[in-house]
Amino acid sequence: MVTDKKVRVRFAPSPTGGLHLGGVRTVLFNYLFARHHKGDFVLRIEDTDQNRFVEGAEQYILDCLKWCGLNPDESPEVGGPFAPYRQSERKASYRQYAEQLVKQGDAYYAFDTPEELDAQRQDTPNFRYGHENRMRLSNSLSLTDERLKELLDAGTPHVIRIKMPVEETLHFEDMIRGHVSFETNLVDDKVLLKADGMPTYHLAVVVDDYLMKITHAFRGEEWLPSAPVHILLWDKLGWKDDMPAWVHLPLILKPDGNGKLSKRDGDRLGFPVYAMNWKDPKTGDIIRGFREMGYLPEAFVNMLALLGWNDGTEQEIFSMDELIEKFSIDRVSKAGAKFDFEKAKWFNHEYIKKADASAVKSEILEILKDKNINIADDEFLLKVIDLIKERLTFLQDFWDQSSFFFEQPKEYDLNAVKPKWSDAKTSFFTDLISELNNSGINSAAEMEAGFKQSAEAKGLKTGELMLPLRVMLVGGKFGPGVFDIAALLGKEETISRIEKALQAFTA
RNA sequence: GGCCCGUUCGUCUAGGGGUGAGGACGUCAGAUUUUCAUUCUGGAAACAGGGGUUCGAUUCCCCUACGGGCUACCA
Repeated sequence: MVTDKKVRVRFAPSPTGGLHLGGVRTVLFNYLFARHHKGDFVLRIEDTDQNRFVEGAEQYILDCLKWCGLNPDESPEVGGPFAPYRQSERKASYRQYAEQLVKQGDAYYAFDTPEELDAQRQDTPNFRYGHENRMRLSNSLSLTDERLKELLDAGTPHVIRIKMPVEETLHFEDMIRGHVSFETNLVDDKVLLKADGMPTYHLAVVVDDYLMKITHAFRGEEWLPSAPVHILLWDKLGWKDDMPAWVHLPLILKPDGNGKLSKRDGDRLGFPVYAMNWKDPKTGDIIRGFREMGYLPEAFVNMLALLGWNDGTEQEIFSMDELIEKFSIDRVSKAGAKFDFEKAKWFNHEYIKKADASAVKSEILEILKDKNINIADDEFLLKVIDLIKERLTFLQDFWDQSSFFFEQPKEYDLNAVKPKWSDAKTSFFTDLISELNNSGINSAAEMEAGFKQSAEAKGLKTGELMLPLRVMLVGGKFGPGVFDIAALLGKEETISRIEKALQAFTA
């Protein structure tokens, strides 16, 4: 299905809020397909719905794509040969195509107000603005020529609707679903041009895809029912030969219960559904994003790519380059996928584990800054990161796992120590202080050897001393190897902590 | 209601006319870690149901059930 034409795909978000998982995955598949075929990836903005347009949302979407590493070749930001890329700035071009269709008899003017139509829907069960009703409604098909001219001359607000044929079957091929067909009788006469002169999605997507020479149209499965409208438009506008291949992606579903994943589910179930934090300018509410939760973009992208696609092998960890190399529409599944936060966490864990300490340093620095910790010693920080990273699911876990490297424990888990405390232990640690004072700490291994030696000399079990040492250094029963911690903390700090804790233990 | 799409372990999925139906997440049990996490080993766990076609169907076809989507001057 990939022809000799150069592949060109587009992602067309509407700036109405945050960018959710389904949206990012649609961009991702667009992007992977384009890159795989060395084609173009263009970003077109559908911003013609003034009622839902949200200030700042366009920039937010651009930022999300940047974070994910899915930068478009053409967009409102970077420009391109088919500029402008905002639907609102292309307004003038849509009307002529709608008028052309009216002239051809494939569309018509309709004067019914939204209120009148609401009333119709109330009164008539299964009301449809289609062949069975259009002649008794107010439009250029049903009105007399005089009346029509009168209304038009008076500047009466009106829309342009497509005229669906009667008794025809529309067929098309979807690259994921195969053959799909619809009865035209059962499809509405959709509005193409609104009363305010703006196009609806139906008109805009067809006109822009044609003008921008799009070869493959990726979108969510929720668009499948309106595909017949678009197919008919491509046909009636005389562009059938240039119609893109259709790719309707399976939906991302709620983890529990049923239905499409929505932003509400994130709050309810405690995980993000947006790529990055989205602050609603109207309400001021902030909806958490994967980035702020401590996701690595590579992990986020990898996780999303595997939601509905796989390469047929048992590999699950893919870099962006591997995804580009291996992506193929044939291997996209048909059924919707429930989002599984546990698995999403696993991906992030895997990526943090193998991340270079220096690669996540700046994020970690941010986290520390929030805790009023400023790190002068880069090398120290990198060592801490290397020691801690395999214990992290999110970057944000870093503080919980490592705070004791940056400040002394505020409290001790005395229950773990006190019941078994003895004078012998007091003297052991008192001696340890002077030993450390003399020899310093050259390495974790060396300190461990010395520690064990003196324990043995005093007839004490190493095991009974390591836990107290741990509590002295970190405050509780957790963290990496004690001697690793001590070695990183250094002689002065280790001694100071032992001294301080000893007082608490013997009090 | 109407139309469209879908259905393999709890979840994401591989597979495909004859398989011990494979992997991953999660879960359970053991081992390692004299802490906790990691890691390792092992276990439990699935072809929605009914009809065909066939020597044989989880795989192909039909029906049913279930799930989802759409049904706006929103995308």
